[in-house]
Amino acid sequence: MKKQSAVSILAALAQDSRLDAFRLLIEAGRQGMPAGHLAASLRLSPNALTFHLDRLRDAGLVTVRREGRSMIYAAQFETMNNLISYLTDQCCGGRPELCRPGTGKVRRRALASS
Amino acid sequence: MKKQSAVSILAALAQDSRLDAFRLLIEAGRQGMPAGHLAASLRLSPNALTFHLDRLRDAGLVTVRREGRSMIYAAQFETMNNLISYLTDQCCGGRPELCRPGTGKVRRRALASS
DNA sequence: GAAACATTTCAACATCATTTGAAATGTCTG
DNA sequence: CAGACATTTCAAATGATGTTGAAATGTTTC
Repeated sequence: MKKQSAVSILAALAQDSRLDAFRLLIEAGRQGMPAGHLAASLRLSPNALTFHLDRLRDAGLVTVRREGRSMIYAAQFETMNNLISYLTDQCCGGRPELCRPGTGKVRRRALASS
Repeated sequence: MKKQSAVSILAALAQDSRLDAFRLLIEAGRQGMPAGHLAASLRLSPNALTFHLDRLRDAGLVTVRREGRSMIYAAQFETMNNLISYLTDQCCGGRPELCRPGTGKVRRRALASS
């Protein structure tokens, strides 16, 4: 992954509504969910939602397809995974020991909540 | 990790100069490097650099200490690792299979969580 | 203490991101 | 085709971010 691409993805995720939207789409799985459902869950006006979904889409984090009158958005899991790989390489590449603070006290919470 | 915290870290990394600066600090390891050296490598004016380092610091991604007349910045590896864990949980939590596209192509994962 | 050095603070400006409301597009139903 | 529905597009207003240059702060050396 190119640096610029990583920056775009990071920027796309670096916003409340968008991170929420993306998380909902993760939950929805591959089948995705209609924009209207997202707008309702996030309490966003439809145009505001479109704005944010466009950013996610530009970053390659979601895809859209039309289904009847609804637009169905779905998370692009691979993009997220590529980002994680990139960050892992940037952070720990060649120096895994640096990512573990020396105390031995490994504090890592699974499944943080909002 | 709280969502707001993740958003701040993502925002801090979602910028060219800052991602570059952070990567240099990763390379520098725990001992860190002086602001002046960073400014030279990144071709940033000292005040511009301070601006960006402040943001990285606010996000908890770097620490500073004074050493003589230099300010030594160092990456905070744990913060980065926490972010990666957060993203991994958000992306794959409970559904690891979703992060593997069906092609069978082997894809690298972030450091094991849990 | 004065001069040089390393960095930060401040203020002004340009640019980009976000929110809002109104209008437009495309799709389904009868 | 008209009317309702789902979503997008457009434009204006507002706020956040990034860049620049000048001045200020703290530190070392003499």
